[in-house]
Amino acid sequence: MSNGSRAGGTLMKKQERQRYIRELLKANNIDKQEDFVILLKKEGITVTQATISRDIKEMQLIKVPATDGTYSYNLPVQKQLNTEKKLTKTLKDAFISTDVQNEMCLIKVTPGSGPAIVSLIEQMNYSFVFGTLGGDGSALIICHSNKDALKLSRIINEIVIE
Amino acid sequence: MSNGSRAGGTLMKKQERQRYIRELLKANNIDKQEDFVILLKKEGITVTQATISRDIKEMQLIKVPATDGTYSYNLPVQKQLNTEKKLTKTLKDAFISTDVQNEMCLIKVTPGSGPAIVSLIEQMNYSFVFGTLGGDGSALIICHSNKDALKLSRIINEIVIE
DNA sequence: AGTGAATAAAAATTCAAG
DNA sequence: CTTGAATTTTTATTCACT
Repeated sequence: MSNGSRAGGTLMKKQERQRYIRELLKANNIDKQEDFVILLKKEGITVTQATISRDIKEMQLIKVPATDGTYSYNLPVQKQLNTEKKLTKTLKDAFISTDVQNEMCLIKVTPGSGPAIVSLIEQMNYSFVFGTLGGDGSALIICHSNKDALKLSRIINEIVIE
Repeated sequence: MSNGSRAGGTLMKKQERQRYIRELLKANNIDKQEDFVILLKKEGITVTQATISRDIKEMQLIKVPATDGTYSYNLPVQKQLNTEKKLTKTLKDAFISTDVQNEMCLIKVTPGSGPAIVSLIEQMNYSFVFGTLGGDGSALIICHSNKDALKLSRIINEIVIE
């Protein structure tokens, strides 16, 4: 708990902000980074455009020219395809089991694979995922609801058997 | 032949440039619009960044943040998905037959549907398509080679029966 | 580590003009 | 309608700080 790289430190703020960004993307038509700054302020999160630029880079969001002549930031379908492949491969390799309790889905994997799984699931930008926690031999995925957690569990199991 | 909106006028230049842009995308890792300006100059096409910006908007290219921390312009997979759906629908509705001669593929369709088909095929950004010509009841697709034309013909027919 | 303020760099648009 | 030059706007990065 003494340095910044641990969960629960200032790090959490970024993760939470990026979660909001993901939500905002779906609801609004955002055509510039300042819009994120403004919308986040309404949620009580104060950041500058510089931070948003970094978030966008990290989340690999893309600015898409729409048919109607406007621009809008979007989730990266492109990237998604690659990520899904990696997730599939990693899961097939390391998967042991899933467990669901309330809104949480615990994915048990072979030792050492937890962080990789968590990272990939983060990258998938599943709308129903609220947060993640990576252990050594497990990945705890916190969803919005029990229904969502079951959904994720189903998805994971389908990936493994596919 | 008196105004700028007709094929064969100055319009052709834009179309050709955008064709080059599509090619450049695949070959190079382009992270800024100036790169297009420079690469196009090597092809003998002189334009400014302003024009590239407009092309990018029109072609709906996206700037993708890569995993390695760089950016690169890409073809829009996202858009592609929608376009493919429209193409499928339109073809199923209007398709009559395909004919291949040399590097050309002639798609015969019901009267009035030619331009729509051409527009959709343009939007598909098929790498093997060199140019298009839309008639009333037909779409002439010029590919790079006879093999490519046959490939397109196969694709079109597969779409129709799918 | 993550961030903001300032700045540099890149991209979009405006304003002629062909 | 298409473009370039100039400009504005937006976005990325640098630098300092924590």
